[in-house]
Amino acid sequence: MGATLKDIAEKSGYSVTTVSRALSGYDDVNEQTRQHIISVANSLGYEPNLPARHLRGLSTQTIGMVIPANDQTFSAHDFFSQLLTGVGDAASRERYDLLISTQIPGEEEMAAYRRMVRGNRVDGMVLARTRQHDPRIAYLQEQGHPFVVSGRSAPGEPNDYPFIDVDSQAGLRILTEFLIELGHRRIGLILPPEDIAYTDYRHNGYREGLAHGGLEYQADYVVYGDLLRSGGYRGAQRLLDTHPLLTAIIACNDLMALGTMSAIQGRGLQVGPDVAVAGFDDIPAAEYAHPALTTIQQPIYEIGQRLVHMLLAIVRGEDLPESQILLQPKLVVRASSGPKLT
Amino acid sequence: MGATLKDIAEKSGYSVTTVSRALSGYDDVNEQTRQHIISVANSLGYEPNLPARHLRGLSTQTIGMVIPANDQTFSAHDFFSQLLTGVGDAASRERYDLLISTQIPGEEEMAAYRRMVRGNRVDGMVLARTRQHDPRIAYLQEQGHPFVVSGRSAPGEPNDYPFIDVDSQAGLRILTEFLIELGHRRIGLILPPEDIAYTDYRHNGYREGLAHGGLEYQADYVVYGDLLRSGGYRGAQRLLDTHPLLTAIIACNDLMALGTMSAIQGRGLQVGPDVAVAGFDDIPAAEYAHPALTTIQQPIYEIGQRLVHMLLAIVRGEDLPESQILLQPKLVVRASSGPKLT
DNA sequence: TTGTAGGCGTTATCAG
DNA sequence: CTGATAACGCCTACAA
Repeated sequence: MGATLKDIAEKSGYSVTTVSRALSGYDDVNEQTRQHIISVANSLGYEPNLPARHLRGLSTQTIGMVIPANDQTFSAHDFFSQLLTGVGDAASRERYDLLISTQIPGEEEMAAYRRMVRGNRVDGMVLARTRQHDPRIAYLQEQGHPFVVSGRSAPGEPNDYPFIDVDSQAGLRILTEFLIELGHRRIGLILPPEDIAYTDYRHNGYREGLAHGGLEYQADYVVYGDLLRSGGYRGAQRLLDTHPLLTAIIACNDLMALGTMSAIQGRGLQVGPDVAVAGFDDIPAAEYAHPALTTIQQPIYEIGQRLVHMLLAIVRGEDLPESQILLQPKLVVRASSGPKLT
Repeated sequence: MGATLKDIAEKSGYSVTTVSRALSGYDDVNEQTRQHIISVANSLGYEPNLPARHLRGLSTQTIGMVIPANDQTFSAHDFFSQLLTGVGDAASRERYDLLISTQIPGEEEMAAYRRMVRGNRVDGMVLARTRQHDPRIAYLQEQGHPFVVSGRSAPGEPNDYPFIDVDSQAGLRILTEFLIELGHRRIGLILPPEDIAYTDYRHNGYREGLAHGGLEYQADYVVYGDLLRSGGYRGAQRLLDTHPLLTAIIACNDLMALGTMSAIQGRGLQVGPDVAVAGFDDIPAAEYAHPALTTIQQPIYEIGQRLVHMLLAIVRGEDLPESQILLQPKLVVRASSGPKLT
């Protein structure tokens, strides 16, 4: 099918070695020879066989990423879409491609990592949405394979790898204090699943915010959701069923916040005046939501780009000035948090 | 680094050949031998070297896709995000991975295709957003490489390849007729760039709708945009500057419709009552927009899934019952198209 | 400046 | 049932 070095060698009358060197830009090839070989290569539409190169252990010019599968609710991918776009754009500028495997967390997911790493298909990996005792991180460390992470480990676990994270503990503290300043006294919280690494940070931030505002922490104001719209919807229903006097609900990501808004509106209440809602992430839909969503902004796209730069520096053996980056979150106030209570 | 067949052979005392066959599940290996070999392989954490397999010309279990780069406006990727998610989810179920290259259309883009196809990195390709005289299609046909397309060729060009498309000519006709029934007589249109394959279909649909409603086509009610929010914004400004009496604007995708809404609102006008707006695609943001966007629904996620099934059937040499699928569009009426004019 | 030879890890062919 | 051997396409000492 595709022309090989051998084909070019035969047609040009040179050896495979010379052809290889001419095409790879070595300077120990006669310029005339090189020109001739290049023109023959072009006429044959030569394109190097990448697997053959990779077999030799050369760079794959590919970054690997495994993202959570989610067949029913694809808008759930908002976070990953943005991260992926940031990663893809930055990679492209460095002439890197992306190898993506969509997997449900679990055994198959680890197999996907093994295929990429041990299978020699990528130079490095980007992982996201760290979990507690994340087996993926353990695996990559054990393999000594280059990787970078969006999000650090859960509190108390070691962070001995390069990452970029947003200080979401501060984020939740800011959000909680903001709502208290608006006059709220009963604030519900919808957390991510317990095994997500940042769940405890956000939980702690909420506690700190309450303490700072002089409010007591109430364990039954807190429920767990699945990070999807539907999880926010169910979480809000549960909270409002048991605590109809809640005046505000914080959801730990925007998707769940949107679900929370639906639940509130479904009860004939107004988001904002009746129940304030806030989220986390500032995905594009947050701005378009009705009412627009008050949230904590994470520069997801930029994080994706910076992760690529970090990863490629590691792959190339360059020094990383900063290998563990903690960004400060930014509060974005929109209509969903409602007016100051009087 | 990773254990190879050779390592297993040495440790188990069998030959590389036998190890290979034992691991690949051939039935001409003594069951005891196989068990022994498998346990040694596991103890060594063996993972097959994929490049080596690919070099032998075996399946890569990978689908390739090149998507347009877009560093500034990542939400522009809404269409591609959904398509990608559909493709990724379906691929995953077939144990396929995705090789993604983000590229600006042009010379580098074709190079990305060549790297994937001639470089033997993928079993087949999915392409999207067909252009006029699309060089990518010409290339893949010439190479005889399996591929499927989201979107057919521009009117008048041959469609001699497998695709799934929505009949967007009908879509624009429906949209135009709907606005005319609401009482609109001056309807602006923001088209995609001229080189996009579906531009003429949508343009024609608009003309048909006008004719059906007894209105005359006015060339200066029509402008071109770039498929991004900003393009819709600029297009609407241009239309409203020159024709302030327009009562409705159709944008040929939802992103441009969102930009159109901003432009209208920026002039202190109300979307709906003052100027009706309609889009095309029904991306998630359409539903959350304020006001919510009237649009033509395309089942982008499902199209992604079906494309994978078609592609893999082709790769496997199976018969395709349908290789050219034209879906009928569906009008989704929301608030942005406003009330019936009296 | 150019060519020869060997090997990356795998699988297919052919013998034993 | 098992094992040598060759080959996929490329790169890189080493030789000439």
